[in-house]
Amino acid sequence: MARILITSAIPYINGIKHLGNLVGSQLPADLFARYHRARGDEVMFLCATDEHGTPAELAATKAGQPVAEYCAEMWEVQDKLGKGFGLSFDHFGRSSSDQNHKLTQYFAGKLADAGLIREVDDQQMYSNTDGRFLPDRYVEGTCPNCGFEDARGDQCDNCTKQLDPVDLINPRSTISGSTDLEMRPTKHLFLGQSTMKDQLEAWIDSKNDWPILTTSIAKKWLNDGDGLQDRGITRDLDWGIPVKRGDQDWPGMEGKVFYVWFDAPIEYIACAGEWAEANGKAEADWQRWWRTDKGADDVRYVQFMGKDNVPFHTLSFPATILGSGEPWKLVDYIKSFNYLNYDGGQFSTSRGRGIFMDQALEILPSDYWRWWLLSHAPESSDSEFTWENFQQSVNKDLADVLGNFVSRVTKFCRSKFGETVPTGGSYSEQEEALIKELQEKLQFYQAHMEAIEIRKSASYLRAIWVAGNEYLQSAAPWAVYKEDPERAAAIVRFSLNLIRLYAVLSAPFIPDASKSMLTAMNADGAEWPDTIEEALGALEAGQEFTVPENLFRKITDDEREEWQEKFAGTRD
RNA sequence: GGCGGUGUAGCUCAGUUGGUUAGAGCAGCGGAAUCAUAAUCCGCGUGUCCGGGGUUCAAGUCCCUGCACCGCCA
Repeated sequence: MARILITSAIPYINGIKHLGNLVGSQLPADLFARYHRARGDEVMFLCATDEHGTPAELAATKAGQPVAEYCAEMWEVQDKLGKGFGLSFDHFGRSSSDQNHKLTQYFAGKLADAGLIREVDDQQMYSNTDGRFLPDRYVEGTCPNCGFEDARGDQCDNCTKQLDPVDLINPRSTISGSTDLEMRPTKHLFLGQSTMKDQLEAWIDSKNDWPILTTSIAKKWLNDGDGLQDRGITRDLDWGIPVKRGDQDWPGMEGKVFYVWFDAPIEYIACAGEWAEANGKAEADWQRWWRTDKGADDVRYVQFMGKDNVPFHTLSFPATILGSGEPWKLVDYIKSFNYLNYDGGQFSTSRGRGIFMDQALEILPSDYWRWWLLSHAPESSDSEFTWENFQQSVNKDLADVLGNFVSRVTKFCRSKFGETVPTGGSYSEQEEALIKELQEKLQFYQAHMEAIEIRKSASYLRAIWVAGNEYLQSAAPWAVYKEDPERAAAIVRFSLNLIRLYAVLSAPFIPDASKSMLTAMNADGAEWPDTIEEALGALEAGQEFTVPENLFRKITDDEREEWQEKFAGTRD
């Protein structure tokens, strides 16, 4: 029995995520977690909300709430939506947790002890009206080069010249519009990633089984331009984890917090601490997942994320771990995803373009989305959501191929033999052939699941469903019944067992439908098969079952058109 | 402007270290069957593998170049 630690990139707190976000990390991570649990492995699956930083503060202000209150509410919303999609986290934590505060400060202390943190003096725009320092992108003004009036502090969108906020003519705060700004001296901590470049590169080089997308992004950051740069890990904000060196104050850093990208990955670890606390576990219970000196040496750690998160997970976070000089668990495999586009363009939060998690669940159950998203996961390149494709895939794969199989078998049985697994008759070479075929397909399905080849896994699962229809069509119990009811009984008994098998094998993709199938077959708790032959003998003659409601309904053309229009968003 | 990605059948996509007549699912066309959510099953694919050069006995697969789309960065 293997031990597998799984983390999904943690979604930012300000608002509801769209389906592109979902398929880029949480959903495939859930698939992997469910699969390994089903295989009997010990799994720890963690995710959390990423709560710090300026966007959270601004969103809270806009909502007219204190930021802590806003985050708490949004956490509830995201937690509920995650459950709605069947995301089976062992714990859904918060980067603002007490555990993360302590652990982030602890890591900073260790990094400082190791000489990897230096203090840098800087000047930054301060808004007297807002009572805060303004990050570059929150200052706007007139471009000194081209006269464009809405140039940002970091760059002029009109002439593309790189700017410094101090260069702007008539600078103003984008938060309040105030022009009462001044440059103030400030001081920040930088993490000495550059001195760890060789160590990080050697580590990346040792990972020759990682997706090309993952390693190529890491290599680019390691070697592009002047190579890996030191990174500021503090900010002049109120909302965040106060800068401390372990549990000691950090002279000169009063009133500052750690940069969100420093504390967010540490939350992966802290989240396990939250899990322990929430479940009445001891410290050792979570440390055996994260400390190689305390039992985590046999853990395989797999991370899931969108490609925009790769640099932080291949370089910054490992720099934190390695730099600490302590035996924390490093990631073993990083599964990264490209982007899912929406109907010829990007999903856009600001323009309301595309489908968001709450809206998706309002119009269809989660299994429909899970199936489409996972079977079209953007693994090798950006992929595309279109309503036509969604409608066709759901109707064909779920309703026609799987759903109708369950329907035709159970209803035929009910009409000829009643709601009991029929007795009598014997199996023939037809059943033997199918067993052999399914055994083969199962091997491929499992191999792809283990390799986290999601689309390929989905296509093998689908092929397993199709094989059932092929069998039924050629065995034709409705025709056989007229001459040889005993033989028809055997075919139906075998087919009912196929339903049970499909439920088990499909559970990682479509857990709710899987549960309905198992309940209908009176087989709750059925386990992953050792062999197909054995699994197809699990339901015995005489056992009762029920004919379930149709597992999946079809999406009509009218609905498709309605939704297409509804989610098109407002273009500018 | 720099860097990276993508460009394969109507659609969504596979194509391992270059090697026989380029594949899958869907859609489409024809047929079988009638248990079932008009569902299922069988059969049918010559598509300048974006264009142009080049390397090679051999390139969708490597190199150069042009074009298009996308993303990141400055």
